[in-house]
Amino acid sequence: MSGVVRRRNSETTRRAILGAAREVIRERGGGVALAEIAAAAGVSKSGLLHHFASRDALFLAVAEDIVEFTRSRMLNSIDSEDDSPGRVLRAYLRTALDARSAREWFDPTGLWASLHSAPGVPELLSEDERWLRERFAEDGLHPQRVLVISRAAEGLAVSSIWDDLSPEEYRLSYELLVALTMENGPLVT
Amino acid sequence: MSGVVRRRNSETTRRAILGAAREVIRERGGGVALAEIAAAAGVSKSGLLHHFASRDALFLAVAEDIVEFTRSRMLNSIDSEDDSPGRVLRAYLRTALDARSAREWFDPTGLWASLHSAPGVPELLSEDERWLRERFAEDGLHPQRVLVISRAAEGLAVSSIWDDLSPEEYRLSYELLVALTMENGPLVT
DNA sequence: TGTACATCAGTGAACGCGCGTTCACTGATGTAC
DNA sequence: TGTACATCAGTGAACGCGCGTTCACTGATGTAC
Repeated sequence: MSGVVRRRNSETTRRAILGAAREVIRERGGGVALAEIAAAAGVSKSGLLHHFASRDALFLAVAEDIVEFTRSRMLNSIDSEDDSPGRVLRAYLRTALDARSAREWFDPTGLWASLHSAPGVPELLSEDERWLRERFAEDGLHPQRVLVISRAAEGLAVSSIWDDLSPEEYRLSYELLVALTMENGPLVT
Repeated sequence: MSGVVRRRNSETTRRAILGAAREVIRERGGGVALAEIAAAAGVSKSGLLHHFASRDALFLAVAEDIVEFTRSRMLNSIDSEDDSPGRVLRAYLRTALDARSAREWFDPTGLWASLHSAPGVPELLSEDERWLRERFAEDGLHPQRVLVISRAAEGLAVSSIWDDLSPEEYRLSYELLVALTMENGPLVT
Protein backbone atom coordinates (compact mmCIF):
# COMPACT_ATOMS: atom_id res chain seq x y z
CA MET A 1 0.00 0.00 0.00
CA SER A 2 1.05 3.59 -0.50
CA GLY A 3 0.45 4.82 3.07
CA VAL A 4 3.45 6.36 4.77
CA VAL A 5 4.79 4.19 7.56
CA ARG A 6 6.43 6.37 10.16
CA ARG A 7 9.77 5.13 11.40
CA ARG A 8 9.77 6.45 14.93
CA ASN A 9 6.06 6.61 15.60
CA SER A 10 5.10 10.23 15.55
CA GLU A 11 1.61 9.78 16.96
CA THR A 12 2.90 7.84 19.94
CA THR A 13 5.38 10.55 20.82
CA ARG A 14 2.70 13.17 20.44
CA ARG A 15 0.41 11.40 22.85
CA ALA A 16 3.27 10.85 25.30
CA ILE A 17 3.95 14.59 25.29
CA LEU A 18 0.27 15.44 25.80
CA GLY A 19 0.01 13.05 28.73
CA ALA A 20 3.21 14.26 30.32
CA ALA A 21 2.12 17.88 29.88
CA ARG A 22 -1.22 17.27 31.59
CA GLU A 23 0.47 15.51 34.47
CA VAL A 24 3.29 17.98 34.96
CA ILE A 25 1.11 21.09 34.64
CA ARG A 26 -1.24 19.60 37.22
CA GLU A 27 1.58 18.88 39.63
CA ARG A 28 3.69 21.97 39.23
CA GLY A 29 1.33 24.60 37.89
CA GLY A 30 1.04 26.47 34.64
CA GLY A 31 4.40 28.11 35.09
CA VAL A 32 6.39 24.96 34.39
CA ALA A 33 9.17 25.10 31.88
CA LEU A 34 8.72 23.24 28.63
CA ALA A 35 11.99 21.46 29.42
CA GLU A 36 10.32 19.81 32.39
CA ILE A 37 7.39 18.59 30.33
CA ALA A 38 9.76 17.36 27.65
CA ALA A 39 11.83 15.46 30.21
CA ALA A 40 8.70 13.81 31.62
CA ALA A 41 7.76 12.73 28.11
CA GLY A 42 11.23 11.35 27.48
CA VAL A 43 12.02 13.71 24.67
CA SER A 44 14.23 16.77 24.25
CA LYS A 45 12.86 20.29 24.42
CA SER A 46 13.42 20.55 20.69
CA GLY A 47 11.62 17.28 20.21
CA LEU A 48 8.60 18.69 21.99
CA LEU A 49 8.69 21.82 19.86
CA HIS A 50 8.83 19.63 16.80
CA HIS A 51 5.33 18.36 17.64
CA PHE A 52 3.82 21.53 19.07
CA ALA A 53 4.88 24.76 17.45
CA SER A 54 4.78 26.81 20.64
CA ARG A 55 3.89 26.79 24.30
CA ASP A 56 0.42 28.14 23.52
CA ALA A 57 -0.17 25.46 20.90
CA LEU A 58 0.77 22.76 23.38
CA PHE A 59 -1.53 24.15 26.05
CA LEU A 60 -4.47 24.35 23.68
CA ALA A 61 -3.85 20.78 22.59
CA VAL A 62 -3.80 19.63 26.21
CA ALA A 63 -7.13 21.34 26.83
CA GLU A 64 -8.67 19.72 23.76
CA ASP A 65 -7.34 16.36 24.82
CA ILE A 66 -8.88 16.59 28.28
CA VAL A 67 -12.25 17.82 27.04
CA GLU A 68 -12.48 15.08 24.46
CA PHE A 69 -11.42 12.37 26.88
CA THR A 70 -13.75 13.48 29.65
CA ARG A 71 -16.71 13.90 27.36
CA SER A 72 -16.37 10.43 25.93
CA ARG A 73 -15.92 8.97 29.39
CA MET A 74 -19.13 10.62 30.55
CA LEU A 75 -21.02 9.27 27.56
CA ASN A 76 -19.68 5.77 28.18
CA SER A 77 -20.64 6.07 31.81
CA ILE A 78 -24.35 6.43 31.03
CA ASP A 79 -26.09 3.35 32.38
CA SER A 80 -27.95 1.71 29.52
CA GLU A 81 -30.25 -0.11 31.96
CA ASP A 82 -31.22 3.19 33.52
CA ASP A 83 -34.07 4.92 31.72
CA SER A 84 -35.44 7.14 34.47
CA PRO A 85 -34.96 10.92 34.46
CA GLY A 86 -31.51 12.04 35.56
CA ARG A 87 -29.48 9.30 33.95
CA VAL A 88 -27.20 11.77 32.16
CA LEU A 89 -26.75 13.82 35.30
CA ARG A 90 -25.90 10.68 37.24
CA ALA A 91 -23.29 9.79 34.63
CA TYR A 92 -21.90 13.30 34.99
CA LEU A 93 -21.71 12.91 38.77
CA ARG A 94 -19.91 9.61 38.39
CA THR A 95 -17.44 11.11 35.96
CA ALA A 96 -16.86 14.52 37.49
CA LEU A 97 -16.70 13.33 41.06
CA ASP A 98 -14.61 10.28 40.44
CA ALA A 99 -11.40 11.05 42.32
CA ARG A 100 -9.25 10.89 39.22
CA SER A 101 -11.53 13.08 37.12
CA ALA A 102 -11.88 15.67 39.83
CA ARG A 103 -8.16 16.09 39.80
CA GLU A 104 -8.24 16.38 36.05
CA TRP A 105 -10.92 19.04 35.96
CA PHE A 106 -10.04 21.08 38.98
CA ASP A 107 -6.76 20.94 40.79
CA PRO A 108 -4.65 22.77 43.34
CA THR A 109 -2.28 24.38 40.90
CA GLY A 110 -5.13 25.44 38.68
CA LEU A 111 -4.70 23.29 35.61
CA TRP A 112 -7.63 24.97 33.93
CA ALA A 113 -6.64 28.40 35.06
CA SER A 114 -3.23 27.80 33.53
CA LEU A 115 -4.61 26.50 30.28
CA HIS A 116 -7.12 29.33 30.23
CA SER A 117 -4.46 31.81 29.20
CA ALA A 118 -3.73 30.00 25.95
CA PRO A 119 -5.59 31.38 22.95
CA GLY A 120 -8.64 29.32 22.01
CA VAL A 121 -9.06 27.63 25.36
CA PRO A 122 -11.83 29.83 26.80
CA GLU A 123 -13.90 29.29 23.67
CA LEU A 124 -13.33 25.56 23.88
CA LEU A 125 -14.52 25.45 27.48
CA SER A 126 -17.60 27.58 26.85
CA GLU A 127 -18.60 25.34 24.02
CA ASP A 128 -18.14 22.21 26.11
CA GLU A 129 -20.19 23.69 28.93
CA ARG A 130 -22.96 24.56 26.49
CA TRP A 131 -22.97 21.03 25.12
CA LEU A 132 -23.20 19.62 28.63
CA ARG A 133 -26.12 21.89 29.57
CA GLU A 134 -28.02 20.71 26.52
CA ARG A 135 -27.57 17.07 27.49
CA PHE A 136 -28.83 17.86 30.97
CA ALA A 137 -31.84 19.70 29.59
CA GLU A 138 -32.88 16.60 27.66
CA ASP A 139 -32.60 14.50 30.76
CA GLY A 140 -36.20 14.79 32.01
CA LEU A 141 -35.24 16.08 35.42
CA HIS A 142 -36.81 19.21 36.88
CA PRO A 143 -34.68 22.25 35.92
CA GLN A 144 -34.30 23.28 39.54
CA ARG A 145 -32.72 19.96 40.31
CA VAL A 146 -30.40 20.06 37.31
CA LEU A 147 -29.27 23.53 38.25
CA VAL A 148 -28.59 22.90 41.92
CA ILE A 149 -27.09 19.45 41.51
CA SER A 150 -24.74 20.30 38.65
CA ARG A 151 -23.49 23.45 40.37
CA ALA A 152 -23.04 21.61 43.63
CA ALA A 153 -21.04 18.94 41.81
CA GLU A 154 -18.74 21.60 40.41
CA GLY A 155 -18.38 23.27 43.79
CA LEU A 156 -17.70 19.95 45.43
CA ALA A 157 -15.06 19.05 42.87
CA VAL A 158 -13.30 22.36 43.44
CA SER A 159 -13.48 22.03 47.21
CA SER A 160 -12.33 18.44 47.24
CA ILE A 161 -9.03 19.57 45.85
CA TRP A 162 -8.42 22.98 47.39
CA ASP A 163 -9.71 22.44 50.88
CA ASP A 164 -8.88 19.32 52.75
CA LEU A 165 -12.16 17.47 52.64
CA SER A 166 -12.38 14.14 54.42
CA PRO A 167 -13.16 11.11 52.24
CA GLU A 168 -16.28 10.43 54.29
CA GLU A 169 -17.58 13.93 53.83
CA TYR A 170 -16.86 13.67 50.15
CA ARG A 171 -18.68 10.35 49.78
CA LEU A 172 -21.60 11.65 51.80
CA SER A 173 -21.91 14.68 49.54
CA TYR A 174 -21.68 12.57 46.44
CA GLU A 175 -24.40 10.20 47.61
CA LEU A 176 -26.62 13.09 48.59
CA LEU A 177 -26.35 14.53 45.09
CA VAL A 178 -27.13 11.18 43.50
CA ALA A 179 -30.12 10.78 45.81
CA LEU A 180 -31.35 14.19 44.67
CA THR A 181 -31.45 12.92 41.08
CA MET A 182 -33.60 9.94 42.10
CA GLU A 183 -36.62 12.04 42.94
CA ASN A 184 -38.14 14.61 40.63
CA GLY A 185 -40.20 17.78 40.79
CA PRO A 186 -39.28 21.21 42.19
CA LEU A 187 -36.96 21.54 45.19
CA VAL A 188 -38.75 24.49 46.74
CA THR A 189 -42.47 24.86 47.15
CA MET B 1 3.71 63.03 71.46
CA SER B 2 6.53 60.60 70.71
CA GLY B 3 4.83 58.59 67.92
CA VAL B 4 6.62 58.55 64.61
CA VAL B 5 4.83 60.54 61.94
CA ARG B 6 5.66 59.14 58.54
CA ARG B 7 6.48 61.68 55.86
CA ARG B 8 5.26 59.88 52.79
CA ASN B 9 2.61 57.67 54.30
CA SER B 10 3.92 54.15 54.28
CA GLU B 11 0.64 52.43 55.12
CA THR B 12 -1.18 54.20 52.30
CA THR B 13 1.39 53.08 49.76
CA ARG B 14 1.25 49.56 51.11
CA ARG B 15 -2.51 49.41 50.67
CA ALA B 16 -2.27 50.92 47.21
CA ILE B 17 0.15 48.18 46.21
CA LEU B 18 -2.07 45.45 47.65
CA GLY B 19 -5.10 46.79 45.80
CA ALA B 20 -3.24 47.16 42.54
CA ALA B 21 -1.80 43.67 42.88
CA ARG B 22 -5.23 42.12 43.41
CA GLU B 23 -6.63 43.96 40.43
CA VAL B 24 -3.76 43.29 38.06
CA ILE B 25 -3.36 39.63 38.99
CA ARG B 26 -7.08 39.16 38.42
CA GLU B 27 -6.94 40.81 35.02
CA ARG B 28 -3.73 39.42 33.67
CA GLY B 29 -3.14 36.23 35.59
CA GLY B 30 -0.58 35.10 38.09
CA GLY B 31 2.22 35.42 35.59
CA VAL B 32 2.26 39.23 35.64
CA ALA B 33 5.50 41.01 36.14
CA LEU B 34 6.00 42.89 39.38
CA ALA B 35 6.76 45.95 37.25
CA GLU B 36 3.19 45.94 36.00
CA ILE B 37 1.76 45.78 39.50
CA ALA B 38 4.11 48.52 40.62
CA ALA B 39 3.07 50.72 37.72
CA ALA B 40 -0.61 50.21 38.55
CA ALA B 41 0.12 51.24 42.12
CA GLY B 42 2.00 54.33 40.97
CA VAL B 43 5.30 53.26 42.43
CA SER B 44 8.58 51.96 41.06
CA LYS B 45 9.45 48.28 41.06
CA SER B 46 11.99 49.02 43.77
CA GLY B 47 9.34 50.88 45.70
CA LEU B 48 7.15 47.80 45.66
CA LEU B 49 10.03 45.62 46.82
CA HIS B 50 10.62 48.05 49.65
CA HIS B 51 7.22 47.14 51.08
CA PHE B 52 7.14 43.44 50.18
CA ALA B 53 10.40 41.59 50.38
CA SER B 54 9.67 39.29 47.47
CA ARG B 55 7.09 38.17 44.96
CA ASP B 56 5.97 35.37 47.27
CA ALA B 57 5.59 37.75 50.20
CA LEU B 58 3.42 40.05 48.11
CA PHE B 59 1.21 37.22 46.93
CA LEU B 60 0.68 35.91 50.45
CA ALA B 61 -0.20 39.41 51.63
CA VAL B 62 -2.75 39.76 48.82
CA ALA B 63 -4.37 36.47 49.83
CA GLU B 64 -4.53 37.55 53.47
CA ASP B 65 -6.02 40.86 52.45
CA ILE B 66 -8.79 39.25 50.41
CA VAL B 67 -9.65 36.67 53.07
CA GLU B 68 -9.84 39.30 55.77
CA PHE B 69 -11.90 41.67 53.68
CA THR B 70 -14.35 39.04 52.49
CA ARG B 71 -14.81 37.54 55.91
CA SER B 72 -15.64 40.86 57.49
CA ARG B 73 -17.99 41.70 54.66
CA MET B 74 -19.86 38.46 55.17
CA LEU B 75 -20.19 39.10 58.89
CA ASN B 76 -21.47 42.62 58.24
CA SER B 77 -23.91 41.23 55.74
CA ILE B 78 -25.73 39.11 58.33
CA ASP B 79 -29.22 40.53 58.69
CA SER B 80 -29.73 41.44 62.35
CA GLU B 81 -33.53 41.32 61.91
CA ASP B 82 -33.27 37.78 60.60
CA ASP B 83 -33.25 35.16 63.32
CA SER B 84 -34.49 32.13 61.44
CA PRO B 85 -32.19 29.23 60.53
CA GLY B 86 -29.94 29.90 57.55
CA ARG B 87 -29.17 33.54 58.23
CA VAL B 88 -25.41 32.97 58.04
CA LEU B 89 -25.74 30.96 54.86
CA ARG B 90 -27.90 33.69 53.34
CA ALA B 91 -25.23 36.25 54.23
CA TYR B 92 -22.68 33.99 52.56
CA LEU B 93 -24.81 33.75 49.43
CA ARG B 94 -25.17 37.53 49.33
CA THR B 95 -21.43 37.99 49.72
CA ALA B 96 -20.10 35.18 47.56
CA LEU B 97 -22.56 35.64 44.73
CA ASP B 98 -22.46 39.38 44.62
CA ALA B 99 -21.00 40.07 41.19
CA ARG B 100 -17.98 41.88 42.60
CA SER B 101 -17.19 39.24 45.18
CA ALA B 102 -17.53 36.42 42.74
CA ARG B 103 -14.86 38.00 40.64
CA GLU B 104 -12.72 38.40 43.69
CA TRP B 105 -12.99 34.79 44.75
CA PHE B 106 -12.99 33.01 41.46
CA ASP B 107 -11.90 34.50 38.20
CA PRO B 108 -10.94 33.60 34.67
CA THR B 109 -7.23 33.96 35.13
CA GLY B 110 -7.35 31.99 38.33
CA LEU B 111 -6.54 34.56 40.97
CA TRP B 112 -6.66 31.91 43.66
CA ALA B 113 -4.82 29.38 41.60
CA SER B 114 -2.07 31.95 41.09
CA LEU B 115 -1.88 32.87 44.73
CA HIS B 116 -2.01 29.22 45.65
CA SER B 117 1.60 28.73 44.62
CA ALA B 118 2.87 31.19 47.21
CA PRO B 119 4.03 29.60 50.45
CA GLY B 120 1.48 29.87 53.24
CA VAL B 121 -1.52 30.47 51.01
CA PRO B 122 -2.96 26.93 50.95
CA GLU B 123 -2.89 26.83 54.75
CA LEU B 124 -4.59 30.20 54.90
CA LEU B 125 -7.39 29.03 52.62
CA SER B 126 -7.93 25.76 54.44
CA GLU B 127 -8.21 27.58 57.71
CA ASP B 128 -10.70 30.06 56.28
CA GLU B 129 -12.81 27.27 54.83
CA ARG B 130 -12.83 25.52 58.18
CA TRP B 131 -13.94 28.70 59.94
CA LEU B 132 -16.75 29.14 57.43
CA ARG B 133 -17.98 25.55 57.84
CA GLU B 134 -18.18 26.06 61.59
CA ARG B 135 -20.31 29.16 61.17
CA PHE B 136 -22.63 27.23 58.86
CA ALA B 137 -22.88 24.36 61.32
CA GLU B 138 -24.14 26.74 64.01
CA ASP B 139 -26.74 28.11 61.67
CA GLY B 140 -29.62 25.75 62.54
CA LEU B 141 -30.17 24.60 58.98
CA HIS B 142 -30.37 20.92 58.11
CA PRO B 143 -26.84 19.67 57.22
CA GLN B 144 -28.03 18.38 53.85
CA ARG B 145 -29.15 21.86 52.94
CA VAL B 146 -25.94 23.49 54.13
CA LEU B 147 -23.91 21.03 52.15
CA VAL B 148 -25.78 21.28 48.87
CA ILE B 149 -26.39 25.03 48.99
CA SER B 150 -22.85 26.03 49.91
CA ARG B 151 -21.31 23.76 47.29
CA ALA B 152 -23.76 24.98 44.68
CA ALA B 153 -22.85 28.57 45.53
CA GLU B 154 -19.19 27.79 44.97
CA GLY B 155 -19.92 26.00 41.72
CA LEU B 156 -22.10 28.85 40.58
CA ALA B 157 -19.44 31.42 41.41
CA VAL B 158 -16.88 29.49 39.40
CA SER B 159 -19.22 29.02 36.45
CA SER B 160 -20.37 32.61 36.44
CA ILE B 161 -16.86 33.63 35.57
CA TRP B 162 -15.54 30.85 33.37
CA ASP B 163 -18.56 30.01 31.31
CA ASP B 164 -20.68 32.70 29.85
CA LEU B 165 -23.72 32.55 32.05
CA SER B 166 -26.59 34.91 31.29
CA PRO B 167 -27.50 37.41 34.02
CA GLU B 168 -31.00 35.97 34.17
CA GLU B 169 -29.77 32.46 34.65
CA TYR B 170 -27.43 33.70 37.32
CA ARG B 171 -30.17 35.57 39.17
CA LEU B 172 -32.49 32.61 38.90
CA SER B 173 -29.86 30.32 40.40
CA TYR B 174 -29.14 32.74 43.18
CA GLU B 175 -32.79 33.08 44.09
CA LEU B 176 -33.28 29.34 44.01
CA LEU B 177 -30.44 28.87 46.49
CA VAL B 178 -31.83 31.54 48.79
CA ALA B 179 -35.27 29.89 48.60
CA LEU B 180 -33.67 26.61 49.62
CA THR B 181 -32.44 28.23 52.84
CA MET B 182 -35.96 29.43 53.68
CA GLU B 183 -37.30 25.95 54.26
CA ASN B 184 -35.69 23.41 56.53
CA GLY B 185 -35.46 19.66 56.99
CA PRO B 186 -33.81 17.03 54.76
CA LEU B 187 -33.75 17.45 50.99
CA VAL B 188 -34.24 13.80 50.17
CA THR B 189 -36.72 11.49 51.77
C1' DT C 1 16.83 79.00 66.69
C1' DG C 2 20.32 76.60 64.46
C1' DT C 3 23.21 72.65 63.43
C1' DA C 4 24.51 67.90 62.98
C1' DC C 5 22.86 63.60 62.48
C1' DA C 6 19.45 59.53 62.02
C1' DT C 7 15.68 57.40 59.76
C1' DC C 8 13.39 55.59 56.11
C1' DA C 9 10.11 55.68 51.79
C1' DG C 10 11.23 55.49 47.38
C1' DT C 11 14.49 55.36 43.07
C1' DG C 12 17.25 53.76 38.91
C1' DA C 13 20.63 51.05 37.08
C1' DA C 14 22.69 46.80 36.71
C1' DC C 15 23.00 41.80 37.33
C1' DG C 16 22.04 37.16 36.44
C1' DC C 17 19.29 33.51 35.42
C1' DG C 18 15.66 30.85 33.39
C1' DC C 19 13.17 29.88 29.62
C1' DG C 20 10.88 29.98 24.88
C1' DT C 21 12.28 29.93 20.35
C1' DT C 22 15.51 29.37 16.39
C1' DC C 23 18.52 26.86 13.53
C1' DA C 24 21.69 23.92 11.42
C1' DC C 25 22.28 19.23 11.73
C1' DT C 26 21.77 13.83 12.26
C1' DG C 27 20.38 9.47 11.04
C1' DA C 28 16.87 6.21 10.25
C1' DT C 29 13.60 4.96 6.93
C1' DG C 30 11.24 5.28 2.56
C1' DT C 31 10.92 5.96 -2.75
C1' DA C 32 12.46 6.31 -7.76
C1' DC C 33 14.85 4.28 -11.19
C1' DT D 1 19.87 -5.46 -6.14
C1' DG D 2 22.05 -1.18 -5.82
C1' DT D 3 22.41 3.81 -5.80
C1' DA D 4 20.96 8.49 -5.23
C1' DC D 5 17.89 11.21 -3.15
C1' DA D 6 13.77 12.82 -0.16
C1' DT D 7 11.45 12.89 4.12
C1' DC D 8 11.02 13.76 8.68
C1' DA D 9 11.32 12.67 13.99
C1' DG D 10 14.35 14.17 17.01
C1' DT D 11 18.78 16.72 18.81
C1' DG D 12 22.02 20.21 21.01
C1' DA D 13 23.79 24.55 21.15
C1' DA D 14 23.12 29.25 21.07
C1' DC D 15 20.38 33.48 21.28
C1' DG D 16 17.78 36.98 23.33
C1' DC D 17 14.62 38.75 26.30
C1' DG D 18 11.96 39.40 30.41
C1' DC D 19 11.87 39.56 35.02
C1' DG D 20 13.01 39.11 40.15
C1' DT D 21 16.36 40.68 43.10
C1' DT D 22 20.34 43.52 44.69
C1' DC D 23 22.54 47.72 45.81
C1' DA D 24 24.21 52.22 46.34
C1' DC D 25 21.96 56.35 46.53
C1' DT D 26 18.50 60.49 47.29
C1' DG D 27 15.93 63.61 49.73
C1' DA D 28 12.32 64.63 52.83
C1' DT D 29 11.30 64.60 57.54
C1' DG D 30 12.29 63.93 62.38
C1' DT D 31 15.28 64.22 66.81
C1' DA D 32 19.14 65.71 70.07
C1' DC D 33 21.46 69.29 71.95
